[in-house]
Amino acid sequence: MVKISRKVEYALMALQHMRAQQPDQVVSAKDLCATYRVSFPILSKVLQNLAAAGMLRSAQGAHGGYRIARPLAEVTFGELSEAVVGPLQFSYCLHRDLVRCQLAECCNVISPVVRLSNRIEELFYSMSLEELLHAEEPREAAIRARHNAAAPDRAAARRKPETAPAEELVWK
Amino acid sequence: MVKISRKVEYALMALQHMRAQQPDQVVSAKDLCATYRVSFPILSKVLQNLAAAGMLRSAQGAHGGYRIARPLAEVTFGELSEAVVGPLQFSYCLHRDLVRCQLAECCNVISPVVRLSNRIEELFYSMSLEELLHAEEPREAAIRARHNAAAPDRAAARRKPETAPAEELVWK
DNA sequence: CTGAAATGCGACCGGAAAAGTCGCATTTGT
DNA sequence: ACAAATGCGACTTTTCCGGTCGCATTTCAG
Repeated sequence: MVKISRKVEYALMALQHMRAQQPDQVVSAKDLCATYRVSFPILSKVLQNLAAAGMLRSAQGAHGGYRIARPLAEVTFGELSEAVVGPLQFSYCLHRDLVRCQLAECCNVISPVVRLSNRIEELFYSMSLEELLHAEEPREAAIRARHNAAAPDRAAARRKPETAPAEELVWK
Repeated sequence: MVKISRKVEYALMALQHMRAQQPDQVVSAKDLCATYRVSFPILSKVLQNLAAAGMLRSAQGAHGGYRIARPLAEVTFGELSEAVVGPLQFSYCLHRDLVRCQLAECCNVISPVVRLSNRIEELFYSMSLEELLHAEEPREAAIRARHNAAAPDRAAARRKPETAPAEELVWK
């Protein structure tokens, strides 16, 4: 199954959060993982990856943290993906030295697979993070509000999953 | 990493092979796996999946095998993928009952992830297999010729991998 | 100067899903 | 009746991803 890595989702969560902050507000990994219930080490690693790729700017030391380094409209989903989970490799065929592909000699689908991979890669690099994150849903705004509030709204947190609205799953 | 399943590649190989046959020529799984050096049971299962999805028509019994049931121009890559590896699920968030997503309550990226998944799904369903497989490379033609010939060209099979031309990897 | 709070980084582990195997039933042509 | 093929389900193996741990480094505050 073709599946988006969880780390990529964590990265999106972090960026979505920071997007709604003041531009120069630094956010610590600890804060983020408390808000979104993600384990600290894993989120930490993701943030470090994003920083290493130049999407986030990190500040070490006390009161340190991360903030967005480049406008999200200029960063593509492809870049984010490569920053977090490594170079895009949609197929075993595509290892440049062919070392992993035992079928190379008999393979009759090299060019179709390359064509396919290129199409996906093209899609990934055509979507900016701004485009991806722009439309904030009401529920998501509520979660951020809860985080910002001194006394979090526990009632909302206890609400049953069936209140998760199906209409959020519609296209666009 | 977002990776195309190997079974999907096997399916493409089989279809690419049949595409070059006479329309009513049946091809047995045994033949295919001998030609392309794929293990029989796994290829067999893939072919059965394709047949169950209506892309191939199977004939049991002696001299049985498979042949293409629907014009490849009418079948999309999305259909093939779902036939072989199950329903498209690009994210853990997207299980319709949300049962697998622990983060559902705190998640601030549901709609971006849905948007992203829909874009990929849209791409998968916009590519016909004909479009994907149409341009046959010289090397692939040679392999089919070798298979069809009474006395296979062993020299070609022994050729070193470095003859795999880099120019096959160019876009489009 | 010292301690606390944060990032930076590498090694390691466990479990789930993918890939592959095995065995047998069923169908069908000769 | 037999051989050659698909149909199908259970099992095993392997790979990789998500997650953990531990420690070094940086920086601010008192």
